[in-house]
Amino acid sequence: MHADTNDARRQPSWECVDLAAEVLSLLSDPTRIRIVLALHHDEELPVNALAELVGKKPSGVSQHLARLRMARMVTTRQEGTSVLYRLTDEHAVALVVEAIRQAEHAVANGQIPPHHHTPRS
Amino acid sequence: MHADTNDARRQPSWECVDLAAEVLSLLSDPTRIRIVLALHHDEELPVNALAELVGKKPSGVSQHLARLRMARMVTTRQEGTSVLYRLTDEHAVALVVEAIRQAEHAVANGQIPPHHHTPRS
DNA sequence: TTAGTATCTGCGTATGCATGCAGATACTAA
DNA sequence: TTAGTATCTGCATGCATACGCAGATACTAA
Repeated sequence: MHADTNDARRQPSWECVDLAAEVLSLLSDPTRIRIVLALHHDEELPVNALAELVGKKPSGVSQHLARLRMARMVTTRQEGTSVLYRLTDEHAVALVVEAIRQAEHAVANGQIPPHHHTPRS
Repeated sequence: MHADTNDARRQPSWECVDLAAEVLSLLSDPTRIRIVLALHHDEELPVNALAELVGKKPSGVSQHLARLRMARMVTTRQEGTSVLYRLTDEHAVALVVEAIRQAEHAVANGQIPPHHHTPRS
């Protein structure tokens, strides 16, 4: 494969950093996180069911799914009028689970923003 | 015990999803990713050095560092006039590395648009 | 004084959400 | 069979908000 910039162990190329930022940005939305978690549980779901699960309008959920689809995080399968969405792999879930772990860790340590400076009178 | 929203679903509580979204949002910026990677490589760095490494103004880097500090992802140590920044743990790096892996995976599988607007093929 | 860092403000851009609408498909009645 | 209707999905628009960046300012330590 294209192993020209295979420096995942060292400092990854800055171009790859932008890609990673895009990936993290995709998963930085609560609605999309819920979509990923819902698909992790139910394997295959149409837009309507996902919209109800995450508590958003179907049209909005469709937009979110379009993004996840563009990033190859979900795949689709047509079934009548419905389009069943499914996770492409476990990478997205792994990322979300890691983020949740980090969030719980931060909460456990007390997430009070420590001001390094004298705040303000 | 207090019955959370974890009634029938084994998924993380929805409140935690918002926290995870904030964590991922923190890491969804290329500059902050570079900061995390730089600190992973050099262990301890002042604002000026980080600013030069990531190619941004020190004031902007300081703002990014303030965010990472609020999220307990970095800790500070004063040394003279400089403030040395250091990663709190490896969680942030793990998240970034996972994202980079996912990005490379997506690239290997096809195309991931740097910007989410496809030019009407 | 100088050097280093932190915070504030304005500007431009990006994002999420709700609304509305259009195309596609399934179903029912005659 | 055809005609009509309902449902589902996807796309475009407008609005409000958040974000990143650059510049200027304030504060601290040597």
